[in-house]
Amino acid sequence: MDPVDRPLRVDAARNRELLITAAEEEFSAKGSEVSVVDITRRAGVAKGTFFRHFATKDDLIAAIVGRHVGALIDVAENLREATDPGEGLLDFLTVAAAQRQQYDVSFLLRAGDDDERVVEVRNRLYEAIGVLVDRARATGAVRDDIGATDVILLMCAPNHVVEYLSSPPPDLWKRYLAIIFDGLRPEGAHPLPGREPVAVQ
Amino acid sequence: MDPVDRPLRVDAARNRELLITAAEEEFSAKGSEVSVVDITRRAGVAKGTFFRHFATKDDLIAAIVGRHVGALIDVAENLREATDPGEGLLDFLTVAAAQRQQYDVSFLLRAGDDDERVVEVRNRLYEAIGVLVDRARATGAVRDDIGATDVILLMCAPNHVVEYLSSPPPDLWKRYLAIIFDGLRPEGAHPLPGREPVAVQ
Amino acid sequence: MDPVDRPLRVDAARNRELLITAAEEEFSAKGSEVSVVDITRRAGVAKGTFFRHFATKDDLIAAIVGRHVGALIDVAENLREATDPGEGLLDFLTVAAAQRQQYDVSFLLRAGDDDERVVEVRNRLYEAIGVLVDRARATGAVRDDIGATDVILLMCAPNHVVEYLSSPPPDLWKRYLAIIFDGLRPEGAHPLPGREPVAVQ
Amino acid sequence: MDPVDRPLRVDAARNRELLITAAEEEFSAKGSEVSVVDITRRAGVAKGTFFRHFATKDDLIAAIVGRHVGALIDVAENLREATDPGEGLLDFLTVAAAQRQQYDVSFLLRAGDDDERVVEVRNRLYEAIGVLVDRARATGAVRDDIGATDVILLMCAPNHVVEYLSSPPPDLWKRYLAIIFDGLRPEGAHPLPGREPVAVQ
DNA sequence: AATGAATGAGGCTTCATTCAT
DNA sequence: CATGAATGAAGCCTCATTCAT
Repeated sequence: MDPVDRPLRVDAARNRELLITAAEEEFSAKGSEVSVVDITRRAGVAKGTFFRHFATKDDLIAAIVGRHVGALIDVAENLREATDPGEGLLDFLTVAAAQRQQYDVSFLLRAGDDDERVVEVRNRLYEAIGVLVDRARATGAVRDDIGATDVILLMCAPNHVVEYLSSPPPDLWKRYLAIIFDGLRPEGAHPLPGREPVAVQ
Repeated sequence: MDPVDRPLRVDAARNRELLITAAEEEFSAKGSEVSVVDITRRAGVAKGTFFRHFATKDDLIAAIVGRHVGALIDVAENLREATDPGEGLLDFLTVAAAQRQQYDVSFLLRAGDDDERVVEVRNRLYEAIGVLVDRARATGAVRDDIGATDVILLMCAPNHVVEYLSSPPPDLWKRYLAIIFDGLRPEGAHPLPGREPVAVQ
Repeated sequence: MDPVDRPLRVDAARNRELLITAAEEEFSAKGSEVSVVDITRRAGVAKGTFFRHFATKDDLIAAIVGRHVGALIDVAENLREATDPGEGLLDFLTVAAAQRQQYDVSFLLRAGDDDERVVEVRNRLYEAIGVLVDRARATGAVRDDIGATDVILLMCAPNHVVEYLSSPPPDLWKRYLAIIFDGLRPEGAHPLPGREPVAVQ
Repeated sequence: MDPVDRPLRVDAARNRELLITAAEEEFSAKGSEVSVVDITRRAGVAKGTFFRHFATKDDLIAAIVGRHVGALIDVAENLREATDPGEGLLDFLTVAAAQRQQYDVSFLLRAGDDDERVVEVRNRLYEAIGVLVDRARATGAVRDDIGATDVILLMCAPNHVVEYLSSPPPDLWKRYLAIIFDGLRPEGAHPLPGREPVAVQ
C-alpha cells in the first residue's frame, strides 16, 4: 500500500515542473532577490503548493542546481568520445555557457553545498569533465599544466563576466569563452604559478 | 568658524573606518546578504551609529565601492608610463586582483549604478584602464582584437573564479589571472566572435 | 472559477473587521500616534496579518475614513427628502456627530488626501451635504450667507471641542452642536466676514 | 553662593528663546510631527543645547503652551473692565484666535496635562475667562444657559475648523468665530441639552 | 492535495535622549 | 556650557514558513 520508492504521482508532478521553471525564469530575470511569492505567482500556484513540493526555498534551489548540473553531465558524457578531444572540450564549455545563459542561475552554484544530492551530482559532473580535459590534454589541445579543476572553476567565468553590463548582448559570453579558451591552449602559454587546487568543495 | 567644506570630524571618524572595514569583512565573508546589524555588530557600534555615518545602507556601499575604485585608479595611473606596457597592464591586473582578494566586494561593483559619485569615479577608472590597454596593444603585448572594456569585464574573473572553492588557497587567483592573461596575448589567438561591447553601464 | 471582481474571502474577513475596529478604538483613544503593533495587539492578531489586509498603514486609514464617510453619505442621502429641511440638516449633523463620537477619527479626515478612493467618496459626501444645506437655506431654516462648505467645516467641531476634557460626558457634544446650529440660524445673525471658502481640499 | 531661586542667567537665556520660537514655527508649519533636530536646526543650536534647556521634548511643549496661555491671560485680564462686556468677550475670542492663527499650536493644548505649571496657568486663564463670560451674560450679551467652560471649549474651534482645508485663507477663522459667537447670543437661542461641564481637566 | 490566511523573526530607518569631548 | 557623536527602543514593512479550511 505504500509503494517502496515513490508512487507515480498523478499528473500533479506538473506543479513541481511549473515551479522549477518559474523559479528559473524569476532568478534569471531578477537575480538572487527572488521571493517565494514571486515564484508561485509566475507558476500560477498557491504558496502552500510550493511548500508541498519543496520543504524549503533552499530545496528548490538545490533542485534547480541539480537539474542544471544533470544536464551538463549529459552533455559531457555525450562528448566523451568526440573524435577531436580539443573540439569536444570546447563544445562542452560552449554548451554549458549557452545553457546557463538561458537561465542564469550561476550565482546559485555555490548554494546547495550542504545538500547531499547536489554534492553527489556535482561530483559526477566533475568526473565527466575530468575525462574531457584529460583527453584534450593528451592530444595537446590544451596546455599540460592545467587540470579538470581549473576548467571547472573557469567554466562559469564567461557568463559571470558579462553580467557586469546592465544589458549585455545575448551572445557576448562567446567572446569571453574564446579568450579564456585561448588561455588554455598550449600556444604562447606562460608557466602557471601555484598548483591546481584539489577538487571543488 | 564655519569651515567651508566640512571640518575633519573628531577622532570619531574612527567609527566610520570601523564601519567600512566591518562591512568589507562581512560582505567578503557572506556575500551580498549582509544586514546592517551584521555590520554594526562586527564594528562594535550601535545601530544608530551606522546611520549617523551613512544615511542609507546604499550609501555605505557607495562609499566602499568608491574607495576601492579610487585605489584602482591610483594603481592604473601610476602604471601609465610603465616602460614595458604589457608588463604594466599585467601589473595592474595583478594589483587589482590582490587588492580585491583581501576583501572581495566585486559583486558590489554593480551596485551604486545610480549613485552619481560612484558612476563618476568608475568612469575615471575605465579611462585609466583604457590608456593601459591601448599602450599594451600598441606594442603587441596583447592581441589587437580586444579593448579596454574587455579587460574591464575580465578583470574580476580571477577572484570570482576561486570563490567556487569553499576555502581557496590565498594565491590561487594568480593562477587564473595567468591563464586569462595568456588568453589576451597575441600568440595562438583565435579570432573572437562578436565585437567589444560599448562601455560598462 | 476565477471570480470576476474578488470573491468574498472566507470567514477570515473577520480579521479585517477586527483590525479596523481595533484601529478605530486605538485612534479614538490615543489620537493619531498609534502604531501598527498597537492595533494588532488590540485586534489579537500578528503583525504580519495586518499587512496581509492592508498593504500600508495609510491603507488602513483610508479604509476607515472611507467607511465612515460612506456611512455619512447614507445618512445624508436618506435625509435628502426630509419634509422639514431644517430638521433634516440638524438630523444629519446629529447623526454625524453621534457616529463620530463612538470612534473619534475626525483627525483622520485630513488623512487620505492622496488616496483616490477617499477623495472620491469625500466628494460624494460633500455633494450630498450640499443638497441638505441648499434645501435648508431655501426654507429659511439656516441663514443665507452660509453654504455647504461652511457646514462641512463646522461639522466636526462638536466632537472636537469636547475632547479638551479628559473624560467628557458622553453626550456633551449635543450641547455644542446646539450652540453651533443656533449660530447657523437666521435669527440674530450678524453679517459674516470673508466669504465661504471653495470646496474642501 | 547658590542664589535662592535662580540667578540671572547670562545672555544665554537667549538660546531658550531661540528654541521656543523655532519650535513654534516648526510646529506651526509641520503640525505635530516635528522632531527635536528640526527644532534645533531652525534655532541654529546643537541638539545638546536643547536638552540643557528642556529636560524633555514634552517640557518644551509645556513651555510653549504655558507661554501661549500666559499671553491669553494678559488679554483676558485687560478686557476685564471693558465698557461693553459683550464686545469684551468677543474681543478676547478674536485676539485669542488671531494669536493662535499665527503659530498654530492648538493641537498642543491637550499636551502638558501632567505638567504642574501648565495646569496652574491654565486654571488662571479659566478664571479670567470666567470673569468675562459672567459680565457678558449679566448684560444679556450672551445667552444665559452658557458658562465659562462652554466658552473655553469653543474657543479653539474657529482655528481648528479651518485646518480641514489644506491651505485656508488666513482670515477664514473670523468667519467661524462669527458663526459660533452668533450661537452664543440670546437671539434665536434654542434651549441647550445637558448641562455645562465642570471645569476643564 | 491545493489554497491562501496567519505567524513572527528580521530588515531598514527615525528619533528622543545620554555622554564624551 | 555647547557640541555633536553614540545609543537603543520603536516604527513600518517583507518574507519564509506553518496551518486551518
